[in-house]
Amino acid sequence: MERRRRVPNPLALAVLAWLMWEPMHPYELGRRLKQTGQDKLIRYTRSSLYMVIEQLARAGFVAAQETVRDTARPERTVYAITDEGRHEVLDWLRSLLAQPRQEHPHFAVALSLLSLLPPDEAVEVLRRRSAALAGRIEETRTTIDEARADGVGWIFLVEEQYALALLEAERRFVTELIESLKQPDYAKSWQETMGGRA
Amino acid sequence: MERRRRVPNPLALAVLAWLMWEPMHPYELGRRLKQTGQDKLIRYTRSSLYMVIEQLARAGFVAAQETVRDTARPERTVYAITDEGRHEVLDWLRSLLAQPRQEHPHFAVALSLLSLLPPDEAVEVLRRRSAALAGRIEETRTTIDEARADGVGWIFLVEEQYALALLEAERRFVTELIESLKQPDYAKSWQETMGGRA
DNA sequence: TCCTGGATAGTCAGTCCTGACTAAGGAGTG
DNA sequence: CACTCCTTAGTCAGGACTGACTATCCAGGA
Repeated sequence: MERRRRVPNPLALAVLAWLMWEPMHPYELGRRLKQTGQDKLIRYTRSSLYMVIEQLARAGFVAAQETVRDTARPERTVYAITDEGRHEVLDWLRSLLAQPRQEHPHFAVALSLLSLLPPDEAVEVLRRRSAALAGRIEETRTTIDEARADGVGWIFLVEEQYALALLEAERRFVTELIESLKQPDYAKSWQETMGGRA
Repeated sequence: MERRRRVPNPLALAVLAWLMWEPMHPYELGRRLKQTGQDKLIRYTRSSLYMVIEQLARAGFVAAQETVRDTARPERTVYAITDEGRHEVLDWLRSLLAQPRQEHPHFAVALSLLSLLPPDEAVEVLRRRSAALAGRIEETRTTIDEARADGVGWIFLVEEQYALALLEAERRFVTELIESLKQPDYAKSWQETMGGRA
């Protein structure tokens, strides 16, 4: 089985990957993450970026290289990846790709509690979701098309392509679900079992 | 926009939902979560269950009802949901269903770094993923069929149905991706750009 | 009878993470 | 020139979360 990573935060993976290219200071890393859209793939704040880099340094995956103060700005510490860090990225990456792990989408939890809502209300909120999903799908398609037009190689767009595939699958699912909820026998059985709640 | 929840942990939602039925002590809640498979939808440990209930109590969504010691076991505190808590579950549930939020699958991050691996290795790890996904799909189908055979209503299986839809979409995506990676021009362009790395 | 392992039930130290803050430079605007 | 807002860059207190631990009961085997 997969042994626990010393710095399990996915942000750490992205940081290590960027440091494979060249040493950088934390803020610069944040900028790269934003420019490449990876900030949308990973949930983090600027402070957690500093925290994670500290953890990586303690784990020996990166090392503080120098503290510079070129402008009158606060001094910046430049970090470089170590050999151990290089090994960690590749090992981690392989394991993430090879083994699907149990993901925990918030929506799944909400679905498991769907029976708490009256059928007509359930239909209504899911219609709103469906519309929002359509918007996201459109956005993602645009992002991909624009990047392709700018000459970005398809390999750097796989994660968008993946997001698109999931969004489309979810939209199909929600559409079917709405149809099921609209069946009159569902409304009836809901009344019978859930009629008496607060 | 969505205001931040006072106890944003998704475990809190499930806890509140169960307490809608009847008052319970934390360990019992854990048992129900496991029995209904919700433990696979939410990442948590037993200690976080106690922590979250404490937070809910501080937020006024639940209230300690009594501390019983029927067996010679450690004493158990029974919690009941409050009116504020009842409101919170429904409000939260509606918002989770209506608004797709940016989910952060680990796999997406890994995909965005796929170019770090040599093409043949990428193909190999993704083949392993594809096989694992096939297994998961099979398992999920079995779970659904068995529950249906036991007379469980479809509404209590929607989350499994959703998981299945996502797994199938992911498998299609991975299959196509493997084909793209096998194209000789990808191997060539990878050599050119990534040939010189550690 | 003793021993082991598993289920029941909960606690806690220490690490992680977030939200809110500090501070300085530059760009635009009247 | 004064004012405001955005970007750059980083810190920090305090709350949240995890892994490891404690302790009891019961069933079954040797």
